Amino acid sequence: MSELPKTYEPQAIEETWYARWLADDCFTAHPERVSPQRPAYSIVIPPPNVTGVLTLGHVLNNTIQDILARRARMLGKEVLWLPGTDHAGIATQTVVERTLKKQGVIKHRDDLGREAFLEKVWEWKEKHGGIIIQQLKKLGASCDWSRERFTMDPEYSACVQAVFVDLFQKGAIYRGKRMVNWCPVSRTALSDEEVVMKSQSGTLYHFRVEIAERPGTFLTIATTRPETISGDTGIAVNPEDPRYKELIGLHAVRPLPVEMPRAQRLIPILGDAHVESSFGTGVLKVTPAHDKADFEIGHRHQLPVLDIMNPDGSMNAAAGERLAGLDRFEARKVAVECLRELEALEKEEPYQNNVGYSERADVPVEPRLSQQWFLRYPSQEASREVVSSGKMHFYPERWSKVYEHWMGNLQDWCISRQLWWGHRIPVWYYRGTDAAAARAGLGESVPENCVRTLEDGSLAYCGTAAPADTALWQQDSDVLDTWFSSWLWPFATMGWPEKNPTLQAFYPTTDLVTGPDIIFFWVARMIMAGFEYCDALPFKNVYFTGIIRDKQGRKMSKSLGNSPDPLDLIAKFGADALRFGVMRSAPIGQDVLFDEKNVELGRNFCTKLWNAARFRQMQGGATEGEIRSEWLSTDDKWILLRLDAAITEVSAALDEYRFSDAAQTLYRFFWNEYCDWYVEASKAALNSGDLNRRDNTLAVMDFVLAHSLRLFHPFLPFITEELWHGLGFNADLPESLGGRFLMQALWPKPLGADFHAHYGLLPEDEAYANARFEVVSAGRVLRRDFNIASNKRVPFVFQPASPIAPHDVEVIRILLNAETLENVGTEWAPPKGTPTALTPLGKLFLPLTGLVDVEAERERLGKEITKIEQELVKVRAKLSSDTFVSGAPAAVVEEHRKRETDWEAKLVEIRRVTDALSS
RNA sequence: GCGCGGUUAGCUCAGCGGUAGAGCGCUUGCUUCACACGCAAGAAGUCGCAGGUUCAAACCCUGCACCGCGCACCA
Repeated sequence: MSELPKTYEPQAIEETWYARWLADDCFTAHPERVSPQRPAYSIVIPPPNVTGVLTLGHVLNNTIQDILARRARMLGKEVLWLPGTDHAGIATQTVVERTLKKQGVIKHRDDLGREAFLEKVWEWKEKHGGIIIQQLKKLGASCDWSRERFTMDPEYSACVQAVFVDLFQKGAIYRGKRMVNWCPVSRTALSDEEVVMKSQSGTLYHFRVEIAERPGTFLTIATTRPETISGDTGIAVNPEDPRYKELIGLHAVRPLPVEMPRAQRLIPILGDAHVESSFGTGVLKVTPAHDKADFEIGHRHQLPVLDIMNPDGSMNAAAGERLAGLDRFEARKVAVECLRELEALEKEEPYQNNVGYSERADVPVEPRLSQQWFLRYPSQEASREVVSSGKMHFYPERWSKVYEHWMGNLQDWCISRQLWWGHRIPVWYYRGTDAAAARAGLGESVPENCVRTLEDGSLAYCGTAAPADTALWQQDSDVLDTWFSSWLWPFATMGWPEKNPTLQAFYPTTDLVTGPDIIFFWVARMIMAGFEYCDALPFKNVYFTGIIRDKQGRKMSKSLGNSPDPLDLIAKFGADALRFGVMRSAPIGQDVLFDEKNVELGRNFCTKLWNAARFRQMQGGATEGEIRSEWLSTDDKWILLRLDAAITEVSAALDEYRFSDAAQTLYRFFWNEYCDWYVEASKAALNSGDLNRRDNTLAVMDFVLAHSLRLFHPFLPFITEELWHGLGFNADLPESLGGRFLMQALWPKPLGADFHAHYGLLPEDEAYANARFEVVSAGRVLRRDFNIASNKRVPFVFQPASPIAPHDVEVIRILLNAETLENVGTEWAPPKGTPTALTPLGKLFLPLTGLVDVEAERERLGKEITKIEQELVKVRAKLSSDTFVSGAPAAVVEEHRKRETDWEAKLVEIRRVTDALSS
């Protein structure tokens, strides 16, 4: 056992242990070891963006997973924590494209072309892709790195393709021209989930249109988007609206584009129940190409669809010469200008409305009609049932409601993206004209349902490989939504569809840890994929973390610059400190307001742990000697009972995913109970010169420390491993059960009835120890009240109500830092004015020779009397109520009676002391 | 509009039917032979508001207010 250094230096220690764990393959899962005695435990990591960097959100999320994984190992389970990264289509493509533009390599990705651009993305991925994985290692994540996966790995891509083909064959995937959410910046369709509604302060423009059949008569329309007027192909009113219903069937003159002949600008006035008479003017302009609701109205009335925008959100020629080429927001101003010139603009009023934004690019999405691929979600019923029946459990429970609501309102999923980076859609379109020949050319072996005539009449082939005659078939240029690959993550990472040992041993996984913000994007979809392809739920429990916010409660974001770099925090405080600080302040189901002070607390705690171990080491003696029950002091028994309680509480908290409760309990136990009271009290035994007592105390300390290190290990893997070895606790353990690494040691079990019986641990030991600590506290208050500096040794006198063991008196003396603690009989009377404290075990005196201030003491006692009297008033008020005495349970009434007599006795005593002052 | 959280000490949060708790911050004393990233003592709260249930409410119920989030939306 080499001596521990004086200060804890996390950096070197963290690096060393992580390397040793890796060198010994401590994190590798072995499916062949799984058995009824050694059950499997598995988690798949929520794959971070391959080009991302570690955020505090990742720290929270992955620390929780690491705690679960490490504890599961200590519980004797075969653990697989499967790591990996996500290709994150739009995000990654955007980053690479932006960088290439910045470097002046390209102006647009078209300059490179698809193949060359993708090469650049792969280059980028090779260069930056490993960063976040390395950062997770710094955090101490015990992932099985031998099984690390990437969603664009060849095997993974094969899974994605196989699933697409299967769903195509089942008819769950279809292509159609639909209104989708279009991001003009990324120039791709988005799913509904990728659109966030934002409140906007805009303007409601009122403009008038003339009724063609009744010159000089006008209708007033309210709109927020005057730039789309050129795309209007109808005017709708509510068919019940008395103001307008007689106009139905007539025509209005659309004001824009101005240069267009009037005859071409006539659009029909129609009745549609969708129009609310009470809103605006009750007249709605219908723009089928640029509004989802309008598209439906247009569809009902066979209105033409007139697209007036380009994919990048600028106006096209159909918008008219004044608007063509302008960005949509610029065009809005010009359109208003045009209306004003035409004297058609009646008024502009400020207006609050909600606009859908592209979550990624943070610009308003444009509803746009385009050809896209859609998926009707599979296995919906099983997926809903598994959560509502409780077979799969959400923590906190309330998220299951959110899940249920979404599952009950499923809309088909737009899965195609107009990007290059991602899994290319495995569909080929026939270029020729002879459909029969095309079918024949595919060969006999191709299943009938792989070939389909689409809505637009084109012939499509769907398969995991291109048709042989590549000249006649052209692959769809789009890729799949990133989530269409990540929804397969729990099994595609384990080698599915092959039924290999890993998949068999570890699927379904045990726990999933993720943020509630991706409950629809990811969690729900994984559940459906799990049932569809593995016939089983993908995970049994889902733990939803809170969201990390800054001190002001704002979400962490790059643009606000309010997100500290976790690596800086690790460098400054250590990984254990970061883990502990974050865990202690992350209660279940609540968002976390991050404050560096929390990490500081973690660091301080590590230092405390370190020094407690140092203190033990400085005492020398045998490591983990035998505890002999006959030499146990009440303090020893007390700390063993507290340890037992801590084991039980921490285990229960972790079983229920109450991580911050577990951290709190550990903190309280180790700092307040072990260090503040036990270690201090044990100094009496260690310095007593009684070797039996001394050895026994050291044995108890080792017992408590060894158990504590195990309890702390999932939270603080590095420092505990270091101390485990530093204190030599590994020495007499089998190699695989803690002899080599603490991380392989067994999780502590509650001490149990036999242990209690053998060492004579009784509840009254705890009560007695607490009473002695009260004596000490009372003495310290006396010191304080009479301005005795805490380092100044003064004599105290103790007058116990009943005999007390000399050793226990010595403990009190040490804890009081008293010069002497004279133990006197009940006949002893203190000099007049001696400060006195009443304690559960007797009276404690602080004789202040020559310094007695009778008035000061009288005043001090007076305050105490007031306090006791207040308590008595409260308790007597209750007891004097008949309804209380007859209505409350007997035990409660009894407890109140005891409270009353206790206070009364104390009052009598303290009055006697007060009287003695002046006698 | 519907739903879900939250409102407890200056700050961040536990507690969720029977004597209001922690950490930080603050005040005071202490370089006491593990630790000043420490030790000791302390100040500090009509538990958002109003009703109700109960012998008893911070805790259960009902309304309201404010903060946050989600879903759905009327141009």
